[in-house]
Amino acid sequence: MSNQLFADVLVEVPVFKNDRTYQYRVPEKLEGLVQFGTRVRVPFGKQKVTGFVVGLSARKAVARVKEIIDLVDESLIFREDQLSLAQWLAGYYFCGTVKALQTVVAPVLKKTTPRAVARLYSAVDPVQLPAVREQLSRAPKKKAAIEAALECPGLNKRELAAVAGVSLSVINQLCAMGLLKVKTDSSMRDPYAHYKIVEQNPVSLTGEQSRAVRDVTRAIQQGGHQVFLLHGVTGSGKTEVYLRCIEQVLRTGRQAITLVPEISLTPQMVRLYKARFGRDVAVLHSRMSDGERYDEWSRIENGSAPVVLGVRSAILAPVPDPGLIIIDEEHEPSYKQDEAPRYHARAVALYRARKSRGVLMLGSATPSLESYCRALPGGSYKLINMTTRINGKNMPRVQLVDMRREVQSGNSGIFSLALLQKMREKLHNNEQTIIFLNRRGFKTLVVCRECGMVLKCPRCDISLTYHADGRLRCHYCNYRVQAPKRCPDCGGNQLGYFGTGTQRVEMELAAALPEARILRMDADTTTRKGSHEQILSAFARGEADILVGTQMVAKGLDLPGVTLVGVINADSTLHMPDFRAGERTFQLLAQVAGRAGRGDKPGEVLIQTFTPEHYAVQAASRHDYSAFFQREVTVRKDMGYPPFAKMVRLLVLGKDDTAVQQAADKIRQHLDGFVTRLNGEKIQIVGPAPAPLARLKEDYRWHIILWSADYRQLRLVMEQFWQVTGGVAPGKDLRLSIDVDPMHII
DNA sequence: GGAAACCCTTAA
DNA sequence: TAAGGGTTTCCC
Repeated sequence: MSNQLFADVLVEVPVFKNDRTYQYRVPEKLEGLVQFGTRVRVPFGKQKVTGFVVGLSARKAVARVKEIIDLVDESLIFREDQLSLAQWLAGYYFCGTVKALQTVVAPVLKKTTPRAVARLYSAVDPVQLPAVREQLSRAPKKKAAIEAALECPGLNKRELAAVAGVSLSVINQLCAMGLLKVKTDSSMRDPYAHYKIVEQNPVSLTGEQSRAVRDVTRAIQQGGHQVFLLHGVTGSGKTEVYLRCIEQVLRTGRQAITLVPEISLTPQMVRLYKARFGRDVAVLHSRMSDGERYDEWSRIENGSAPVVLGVRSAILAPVPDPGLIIIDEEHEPSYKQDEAPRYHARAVALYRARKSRGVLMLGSATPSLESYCRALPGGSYKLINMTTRINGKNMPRVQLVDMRREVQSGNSGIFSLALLQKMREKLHNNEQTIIFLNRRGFKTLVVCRECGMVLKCPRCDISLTYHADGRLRCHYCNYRVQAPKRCPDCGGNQLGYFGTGTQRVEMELAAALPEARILRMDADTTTRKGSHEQILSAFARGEADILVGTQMVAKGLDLPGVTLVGVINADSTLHMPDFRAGERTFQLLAQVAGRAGRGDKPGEVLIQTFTPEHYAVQAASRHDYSAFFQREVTVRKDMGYPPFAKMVRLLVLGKDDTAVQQAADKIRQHLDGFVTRLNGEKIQIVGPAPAPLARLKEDYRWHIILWSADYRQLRLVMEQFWQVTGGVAPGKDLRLSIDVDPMHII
């Protein structure tokens, strides 16, 4: 009897509790074919499922072993380093290994088959042509089709039928007659085939830029692991620094990954990389087809595309030996995936860079507190500052408009008199305005319109939100109080609600300035592919005077015609029930402020707010990161919030409110048990409390938040929890989501 | 994800 | 005590 072979298989059943391998016998017919990294079909209970082969052995580990039925794909699906990456993701973010592996190799699993495309060519050679024309003289449709095939070879059947103006059956008949031949091409899809590679004149660098390039280059040449935080004001030329550093790493024979936020991966961005690196660039973004993504993926894998440019998931790309990873706008929350595995691209980048002994460069004008803290003296990152703009222009002037005074003087509308006045002025001068508002505000927030006071939880420093039962509630710890009739601070009785949508702003704007041409850009008007670019380019062409929109107007195109940016309500993000609200507000306002005055004329920014004295608003108005950082860091330290603590959020979801709440209570009890058993008294646990978005898509949502300055203790508790519960919610029709290092708590 | 096993209730 | 339903446990 020949030596038998057994395979360890990670079975693809979407249940956390099966986070382990099962052993199957490799049948004779599949010997040599079933290897590490292949996908197989196996019997599992009464059903047949697919699974990943993650190990092979000659020894049987269990008494009853079933046989592998078949191979699913002919080629390998993953390599060893990809499995380790998946295992790291699963361990760090508490998600199933299978789920993590599926995420890591998603483009391969979703690849569209076949990659070969059937194309039609005329089988008629020039010598026979007159004879064939004669033969088809009484078949005009067929004749037209042949002529079309001669003129445009390489179309598929449907395309040829359309070009010739005949039906599909005519084409089929010609194929049967042997006058048309089908050839299969396996050419790669190249979504950017029409892009031209333009050799640019090398731009000369500013002193700050060349210093940055020099520092990073040195680290690349030394070949060790090193992290840089590139803190550069908007317009300081970070992208050129990236490109130069990538050139350097390519010279060492290694590869580079650049991550940009979804909204920044515009055609211009791609063009910039293509112009410098041509076919060496592989682009990965979420709007490309599965087939396109797969093609880029395999070009990365086989080494023909050493430069990767993409969004969050590009950090999982199968780059053989990443020598440099760049994360642009590293503070952007879109780097966090909001479904399992809830990974942060920056954390994954850190893992990969460390593992491959590569350089990681984080770039931002408004770095996250996490990153900036690590870049302080004595931290593990190296800070590089770029403080001047390459065009030498000053940052736009920012004016704060105190909305409390507007209310006092009898204006309770959306727009302050100052903003209206300015908009009229711009309209008159044929200059453009952007009106920015953040729709992510909650209507339930209660603010005193006279003094700007917002009620906060005495325990959490988090804004309280108003509920239909007339009470205010903290969405971290579930603290509740009766809502006051008057402002507890100034005694005023003008307590107001918040949350103004883009549509309402558009309407009121149309009423106030009937002669203005207005464009609106938000999630509702940009559902179609490319509509985002369409609206922006229409605005850039001057087809409207005012653009009203949410965050998406804060980024994207340079709009030189814009000389005024108005922010409707800075407070709507500032008082979100989230410990990062101040940071988000500062980042958004700083970002928006950078939009105005990109052209020749200087720009102006008007920010309306009920709390002009708040440090986040103040610092943003002066373009002063350092002032903001100093204040914010003290708040975080005092409350023991990240980056001074590690945080985990557990969210229970389900259709039945009481069931969800009971499950959350049960989880809390579990956690308390683990904490006492492990002596983890340094761990804070709050909740269960209803999440700020207490009901979403029919689901009720309750959450529990854990945090601790002692990462190891928190980890032990969570590992214990994962082991005992398997990460599933106690109770039927309930779901549990575990979010490690959450970006927001809504 | 789905079948089988287990567990508890209920009604004659 | 068997049937019924709901829930938990396995699946190499």
